[in-house]
Amino acid sequence: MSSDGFLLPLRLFVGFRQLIDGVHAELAREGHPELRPLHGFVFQAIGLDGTTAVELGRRLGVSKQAAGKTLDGLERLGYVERTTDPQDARRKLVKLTDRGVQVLIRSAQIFDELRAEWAARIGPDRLSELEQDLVTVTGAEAFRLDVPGWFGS
Amino acid sequence: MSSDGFLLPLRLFVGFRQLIDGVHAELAREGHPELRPLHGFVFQAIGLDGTTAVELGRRLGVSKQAAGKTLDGLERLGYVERTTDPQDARRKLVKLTDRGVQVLIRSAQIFDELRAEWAARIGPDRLSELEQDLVTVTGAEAFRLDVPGWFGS
DNA sequence: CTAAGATGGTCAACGTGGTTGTCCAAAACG
DNA sequence: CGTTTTGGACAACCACGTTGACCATCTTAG
Repeated sequence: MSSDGFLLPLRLFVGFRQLIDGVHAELAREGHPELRPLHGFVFQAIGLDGTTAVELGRRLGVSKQAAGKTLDGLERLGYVERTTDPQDARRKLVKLTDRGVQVLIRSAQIFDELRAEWAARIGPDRLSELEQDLVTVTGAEAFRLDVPGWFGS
Repeated sequence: MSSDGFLLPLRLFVGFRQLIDGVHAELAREGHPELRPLHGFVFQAIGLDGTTAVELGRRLGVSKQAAGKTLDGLERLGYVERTTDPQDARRKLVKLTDRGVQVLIRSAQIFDELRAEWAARIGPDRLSELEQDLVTVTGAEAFRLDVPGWFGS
C-alpha cells in the first residue's frame, strides 16, 4: 500500500482546515458569523495600512475584478471602507474599519491559542520543528487566494 | 508580532497545494491535462471497488447531487463508468475505467516521489515526525470535498 | 399482500467565486 | 502636447455546491 505519499497532503489539508474552522467558529461566537475562511486572508492582505483593489489582487494571486468583488462583500458587511486617494484620483484606498481591525487582531490571537493547543498535544519543540520543516520544504511561495477555481474543475 | 500562529495554517496550505500541484503537473505531462486537484480525491474515494453517487457524496462530505455532477464530468472524460446494479435497479454502480485505475496508481506513485523529495530536503526522520504529529493533532477527521463552497463566501 | 416509508438518482433553480473582455478616467511618460 | 499605462467598474460566462422537488424502486410494517 503506497498510501504513505497520500497521507501527507491529506493531513496537511485537514490540519489547515481545522485551524481555519477553529478561528471562524470562535469569530462567529464573538459576533462575526458572516465571515468566511477566505476573509481572514483578505484581512491579512489588506493589513493595517490598507491597499487598493489591484494591489490586493496581486497579493492574493487573483484578478483585480475578483479582489474587487470580495471587497464589495466586505464593505457591505462593514469590515472595510473605500476612500479616494487625494494624490491619485484613480485609486481608491481600501482600509479596514475599526470592526475590521478588531477581527484582524482577534484572529491573530485565536490562531495563537490554537497553535498553543497543538503545542500542548505534540510538544512545543516538535511543533517548532514542524513549522520550520514546512518552511524549508515549501520555500517562499506566497498564498494564492484562488482556491475555489483552483481546486474545482 | 503574533504572526507565529498565522504562519502555521499558511504553511500547511502551501505544502498541501504544492503537493497537489506537483501531482497534477506530472499527470498533465503524462496525458491527463484535464484532471483537476479535486479529481484525485474523488478517484481515491471511488477506489478499486467502485461505489454509488450517494455513497461517494457521503465519503466526500458533499451532497449526492454534487457528487453526481462531478461523476458526470469524470464520465465524460472517460475515467469512470456507470453500470446498473442487477440486485437493485435504483442503484448505479460507479467504477473506475482502466484509464481511471491507471491514474489512481500513478497518482500514488507520484505522491510517493514527491514525499521522497521532501524527505531528501528535511530528512526522512523529520518527515516521519511531521506526519506523525499531524495525525496526532488532527485526529481521525475525514477529508471534505466541499472546498469551493467552504472557502468562499 | 398491500400500503407507507426509505433510498438512489436526476432535473431545475439559485448563489457565490473567479475569469476574460471591454471601457473609461486619471496619471505617467515620450 | 499626444500616447501609453494604470486603477476601477461593468458584463457575460463557466464551474461548483446547495436546496427543493420528483420519480422509480426497494423495504418494511400492518
